[in-house]
Amino acid sequence: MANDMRQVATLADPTRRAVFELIAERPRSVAEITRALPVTQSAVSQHLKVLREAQLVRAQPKGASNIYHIDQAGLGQMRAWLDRLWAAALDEFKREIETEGKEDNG
Amino acid sequence: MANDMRQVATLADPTRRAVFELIAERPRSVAEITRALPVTQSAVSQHLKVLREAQLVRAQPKGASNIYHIDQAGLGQMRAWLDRLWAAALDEFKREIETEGKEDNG
DNA sequence: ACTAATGATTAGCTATGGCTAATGATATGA
DNA sequence: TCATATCATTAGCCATAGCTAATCATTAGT
Repeated sequence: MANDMRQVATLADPTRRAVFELIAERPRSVAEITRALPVTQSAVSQHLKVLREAQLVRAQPKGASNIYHIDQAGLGQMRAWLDRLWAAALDEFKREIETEGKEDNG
Repeated sequence: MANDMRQVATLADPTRRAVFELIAERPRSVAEITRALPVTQSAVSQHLKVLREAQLVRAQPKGASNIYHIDQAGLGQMRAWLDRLWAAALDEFKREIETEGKEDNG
């Protein structure tokens, strides 16, 4: 599993994460996103391309604008991956609690 | 929210993600992790340092070894962050479905 | 047709980050 | 104490990635 998980890598950059979170709040145009961030429109477009390739966002043309939406595909994959790790962590935690009294270290 | 979220950035690198996933499977020593990966022990230790700083793993000394465990703190933070995005995505999806018939585009 | 606005793409710069090799520090065993 | 094993840290190298500036393409409005 998780051979790829490029979604996680994609959301590593703070600016790109900010772009994604803005879109998550509500669908937005490129111009709108650019106005909200301290980088150029070029940078935003480049981030959007990466987010698109990771299936984290989708573009929906609207006149001269491009409205970006969250894409559930990539977000769902990422969530599934994280859930597996989370479950494993819980298991491990349980196991530790259970064997807490039986230790013979020290 | 999500001012920081360095967990996500931390798990961006494939090797580091592999290290983390090995530990998630079960607690392991540095040597064990190194044997499982095509990088040097030095690289592994460096990755572990970053994972520690992001509160994604904890070290538990055991003789000359260091056994690494998952740390729920960072993983939990990351999960909470992702859950918020997920919820937002679901909302958006619902809204799109609801307005599907009422479109006047075209 | 002209102008303005949106957004994608490219070239080029720079900083960052992951890697190896080398070394240091600590614990174990004979 | 000497040799061995585990792990951390540092220096230095190199590839990658994000950024700006510049340009191109498309749409809207007049």
